[in-house]
Amino acid sequence: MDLTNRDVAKLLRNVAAALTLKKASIFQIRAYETAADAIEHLTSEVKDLWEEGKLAEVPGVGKNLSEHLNELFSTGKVAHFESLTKDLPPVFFEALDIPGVGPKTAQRILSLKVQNLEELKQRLEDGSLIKEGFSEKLAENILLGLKDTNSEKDRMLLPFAEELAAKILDYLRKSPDVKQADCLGSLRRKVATIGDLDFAVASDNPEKAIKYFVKMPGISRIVDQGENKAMVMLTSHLQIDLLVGKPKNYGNLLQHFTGSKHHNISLRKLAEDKGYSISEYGVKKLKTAVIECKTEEEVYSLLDMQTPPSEIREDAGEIEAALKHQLPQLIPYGSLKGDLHLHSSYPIEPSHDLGRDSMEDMVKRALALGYKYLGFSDHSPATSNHSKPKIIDILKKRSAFIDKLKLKYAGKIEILAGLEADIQPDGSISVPDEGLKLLDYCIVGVHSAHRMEQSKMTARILKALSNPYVQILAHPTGRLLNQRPSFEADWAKVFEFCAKKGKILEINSFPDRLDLRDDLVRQAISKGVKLVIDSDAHGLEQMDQLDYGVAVARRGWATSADIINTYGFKDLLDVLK
DNA sequence: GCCGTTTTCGGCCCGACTGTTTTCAGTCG
Repeated sequence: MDLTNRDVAKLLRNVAAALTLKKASIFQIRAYETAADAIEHLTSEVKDLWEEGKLAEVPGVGKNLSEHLNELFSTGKVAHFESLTKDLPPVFFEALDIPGVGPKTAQRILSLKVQNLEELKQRLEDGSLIKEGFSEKLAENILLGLKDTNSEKDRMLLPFAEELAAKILDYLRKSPDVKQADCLGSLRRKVATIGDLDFAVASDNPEKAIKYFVKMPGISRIVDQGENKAMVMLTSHLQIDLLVGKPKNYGNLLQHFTGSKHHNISLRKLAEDKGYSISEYGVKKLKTAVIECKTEEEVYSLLDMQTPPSEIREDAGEIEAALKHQLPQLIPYGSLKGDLHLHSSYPIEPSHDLGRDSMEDMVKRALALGYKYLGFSDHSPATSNHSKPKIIDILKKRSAFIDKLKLKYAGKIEILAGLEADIQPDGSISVPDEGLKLLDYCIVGVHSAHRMEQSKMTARILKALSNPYVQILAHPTGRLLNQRPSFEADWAKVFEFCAKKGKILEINSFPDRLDLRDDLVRQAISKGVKLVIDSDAHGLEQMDQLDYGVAVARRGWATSADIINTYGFKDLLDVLK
């Protein structure tokens, strides 16, 4: 069984709830809750981090929780957690999933001898619980919350969330009472998956702005509505939060709701040391007036630090670096000069994973996107379908075809003939060297036998990368968001090898992949590994998704120098040589 | 339970909104 971040977070929240009933220290309870929060919002799977020995890098996970999680991943359970929760029936923990129900309310539900959520619903509807002391308002809220409860619901992929967010921002900006509107939270940090959508609005009339917001089409109910904020549920059971501030302190609002929980906690501790107190309304010099900030930059400069880009506000060293004025110059969006991982409709058997569009149409799209170069990396012909000479023949014909395109577009855009070959279970490449010789470059990737012992997978990848005709490792960890975890490999060893031999790792911008993961990007570039950001497009419209890969690179602290497709064509060829 | 340019002990971010307990607890972000 693979334990997801959601599973682990839920387990830790259950323990926190059990500790609440046992009247444990509020700080111990909070420690479990903040660790759960950090884990739920990780871009990588916590189980992957455990396998890679990197649990301690998760903010809020210390010695004890590391040991508990080690036991969890090794044996499937934690004796200490079970002893804490063994007296509590399942309905207690199920009730905690209802929005608005915390440990105390769940305990009340328990005390009324409710066996399960279905019974809870029935007894709230027929009024029998109201007779036993539930207020009507509470009953109504729990019933509404039950409708929104779906603990199995996956977090949204980033592009889906951004598309929805763009529509909501569009709606908000149409109001005369909205001076400015922005995304907040994980959406603004460009985390690979998103839970709720949060928005900020600057307005001179917050009340009117909120009234306008809660009238947005698609809202099924208003959960909260106050003077400065509102929380609504969409008919799709998605939660949207709106925070409204005045233009004069909009920077405080943006700053407050963008960083991860741990970024904010660390920043406020730092502020306290400097005699300041930070909130969404302003920065207060102790016992004096509040300093309101129009921009976030003013907030951070009050603390004598640089403003960390939103993508790295995770309390992973950015505060320290900003204090020393040593933040890296992150690779800008829109700065890529080409795409090297493109699948065209050029017919290669087997045809199950061909692209939908012709090479020439993709060249035209690349020109429209302003690229200086592009490379085709169709899947290699399968050895099971073709003899070796036949494969060579197919690749020769394809190269000749691409050569004609190169001629036709000479002076306008550079075109490269690449290939995406398979790394077979024994580490050999699906195309013989005589075939690879015909190419301008070769991308390799693991497309089968994903479950393999760590040492074997590491050896498999290193063997493939040892081939002198191979330059790039595609989607290195093989993860599929919400579907499949990263496979096990000794990444430190892979990075060391790549740095030494000049092999390139890909950041695959495909929304389901976003692989190499941001935490591994950071580790790789610290070792001197160069990366390439590719779209892996199988159709024209997917060619536009490269900025999701740029977001991953930024979250991994990458600069333009780390990413080879920010280079001009000649420098790119030097790296690929 | 976490965490550390004065600390391995002794602190621990800041605030909104709801309901109803007229001064606060519970929940949430």
